Amino acid sequence: MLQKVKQEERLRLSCASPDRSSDCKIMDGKPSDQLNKLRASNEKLQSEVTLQEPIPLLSPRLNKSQTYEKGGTETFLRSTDGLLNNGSSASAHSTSSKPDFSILKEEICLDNLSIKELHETFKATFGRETSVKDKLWLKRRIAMGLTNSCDVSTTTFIIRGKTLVRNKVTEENSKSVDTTLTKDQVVVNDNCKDLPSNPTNQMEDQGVLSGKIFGKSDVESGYKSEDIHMEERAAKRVRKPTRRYIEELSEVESRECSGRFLSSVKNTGPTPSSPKYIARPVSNVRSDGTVVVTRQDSLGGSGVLVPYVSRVRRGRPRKNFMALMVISKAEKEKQPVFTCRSEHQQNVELENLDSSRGNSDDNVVTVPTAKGGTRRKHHRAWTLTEVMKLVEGVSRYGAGRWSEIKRLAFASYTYRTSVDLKDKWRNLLRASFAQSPTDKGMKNSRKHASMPIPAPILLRVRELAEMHAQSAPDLSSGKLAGRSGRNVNEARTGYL
DNA sequence: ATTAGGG
DNA sequence: CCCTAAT
Repeated sequence: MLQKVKQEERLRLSCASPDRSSDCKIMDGKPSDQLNKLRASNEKLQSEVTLQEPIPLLSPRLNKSQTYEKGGTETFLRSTDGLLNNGSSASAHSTSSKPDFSILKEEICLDNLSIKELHETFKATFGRETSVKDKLWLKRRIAMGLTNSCDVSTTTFIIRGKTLVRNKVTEENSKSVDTTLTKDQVVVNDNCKDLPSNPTNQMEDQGVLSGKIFGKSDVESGYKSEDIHMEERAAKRVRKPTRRYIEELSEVESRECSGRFLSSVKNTGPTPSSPKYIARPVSNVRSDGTVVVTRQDSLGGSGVLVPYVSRVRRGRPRKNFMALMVISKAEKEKQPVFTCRSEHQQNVELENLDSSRGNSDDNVVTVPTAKGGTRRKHHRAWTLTEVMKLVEGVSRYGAGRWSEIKRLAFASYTYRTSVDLKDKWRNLLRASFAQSPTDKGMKNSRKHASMPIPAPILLRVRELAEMHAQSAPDLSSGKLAGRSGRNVNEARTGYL
């Protein structure tokens, strides 16, 4: 009962959530021919995309939500009218609509960055280094990367001249945009040649064309409203003190001392020189991806040598990995015999592409589990594009719908489980809130620690976080909650 | 099977 | 990341 209500609420929220982005109405004033063309193509693309990626646009869900709470969602709907209107709901406001929207353009000047900084940004964007010294090139690339990855939904960036422009919709100040925008605007088409990212999701990217708007409709900041980060969310899910994990660990420890038969399986052999040590290689084989068996593969007739990294251990070892170890050993020996290509090939392909863009190494570090055995901690650095996809996904489906996001936005990334997404999001939140108040926190100590996430993204994260913080707990509090304004336009001291 | 949280 | 508890 209650759950149902909850679900409906979520549904509503997700539908209402911003950015059904009607593309080109950016240029309120005078739509040029160019613009129209653009719009046309864009629409076409969108409809195509819709086929494979259900967008609530016309779905009953939207209607439902509309009737669900009439007055309540008004603000939301208003923010999404535009082109949307012709599709679904009433054309209440005729299409001649006055410039309801305007652009609050914020320029992210890549120009101001030094080459070194550009390099860092580049690395974060594409996950790989570059040796190019050409500033212009770098800027272009980065801009492209950013735009590209945002694409599908609600991109917030467009390229204009040489700078990256971030468009933002605001309802309050409807100042017109300079029409020159149309002229200089370079619409970035997704299929950016050799963009290393997005290995397989061309379909997804097809729907690109920037121009879209992420309409976070800030409403009139009527209420000052308190800050969200105050209360750490009233009711967290209560947890009974975990036990199994602890038990397991302690068990391991004790086992280590006694050095029983199990230890051999677990390859934690207390004495590396002991005969039991043979168990060791089993785990190692997989760990150092370089030693892996390779086989000839007539892939595309090129006869490439593909690492025979069976997909077997792609996923982390679940529960009893001791058992799995044995199994995987068996599988390794067995695999080369029968080669089921099709699927396997795909995976390989994927992995190749994947690794080619930066983390060439299968960052599967074996972490000596303190006392226990060795556990693989495969660490895949999150690339900027991934982060952006994540942010994107959250903005569309809402935080918490990790499986959804996983399925739709991360379809092509075989790793990155929904849990990973969740974790990353948590980190992003932390970062977005912690870093902005005062950046003096971490000095220059860690230069290459990890590429700082570009400010705009953190900003978005914060926005989304706030949205959720204020809309989730509400439910019983009634609808009056005039979405506390709080213009999130704080000057960004960011990097970009 | 998915999600939230702790470590 | 990994792991568990809760749903």
